[in-house]
Amino acid sequence: MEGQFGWGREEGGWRKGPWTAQEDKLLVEYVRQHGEGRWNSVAKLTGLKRSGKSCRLRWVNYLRPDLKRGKITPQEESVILELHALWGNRWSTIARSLPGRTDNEIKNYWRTHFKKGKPSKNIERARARFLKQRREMQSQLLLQQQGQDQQHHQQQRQAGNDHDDEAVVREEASSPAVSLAAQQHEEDLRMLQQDMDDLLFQFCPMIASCTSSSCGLLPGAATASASATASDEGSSGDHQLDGAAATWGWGSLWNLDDVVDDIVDGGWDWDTSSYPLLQDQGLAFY
DNA sequence: AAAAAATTCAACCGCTTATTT
DNA sequence: AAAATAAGCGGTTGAATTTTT
Repeated sequence: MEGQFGWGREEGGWRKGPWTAQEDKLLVEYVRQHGEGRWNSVAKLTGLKRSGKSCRLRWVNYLRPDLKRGKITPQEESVILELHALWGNRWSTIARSLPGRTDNEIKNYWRTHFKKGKPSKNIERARARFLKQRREMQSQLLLQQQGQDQQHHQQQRQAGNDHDDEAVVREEASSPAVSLAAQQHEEDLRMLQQDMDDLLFQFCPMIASCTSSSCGLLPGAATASASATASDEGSSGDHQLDGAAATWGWGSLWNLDDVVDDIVDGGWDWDTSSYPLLQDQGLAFY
């Protein structure tokens, strides 16, 4: 519970490192009595061995009662992405549009999820997983329909049907009689695939753009999908304050691991009712 | 099963901006 | 008016935790 070893020491009179529950209590009590601010007097009045700076930080980023705990929702994530595209690393500015979230939190979130280097890896993994899932669904459908067909045309051995597209192609080549049914299959598959792509695109444009037939329409998509390896550095520029959106590569967006899993599992639990503020007051452009 | 690698995030630092004296 | 103090910001760090091998 209490990890105050090696790194919970005093230095120059001030305690540093992780806060203990007791310290938190003191600080909370102080704020209750004196309000926010005047952080340097916390130590004087409460005996807490923390610098004003440390106290402020603790309050602002952790103890403030209006903080929203828990994971960043997909909606919040997209706000972060949009605003970051717009404003660059102005975390506190971005945070003003996300009630209950701190600049630190947003900064951490963005860095861990979207900073170059890492995301491409995530995206690759997510995409691989998604494609696999889709392939499974397809071959499942294929099997199912082939089963039906066998009632009509007896002549169809199971040969290579655990592999989707291949099977379709082969069938098509075999005989005119079969070809009609095969075309039907293909059409179904295409529609299924389209449905899934649409679904995916609705929730997460980035991976969709890398996965579906529309691949390549968006700038950076090609980079993301092509080079499984290191940094898609080039396309994403460096996010200065300037023109903002201009140098923002799609290649470094979206944490799709979760997204994909959740979509496949049948919808994530993004409980919109918990975040009613977001739409209305959240996105205030100045 | 255990060791290594990766990820997360609370808290730090130095710098800038705002407020007070 | 200017010096001093406080608040605020963004980048960075590293212990704890989680994931991968």
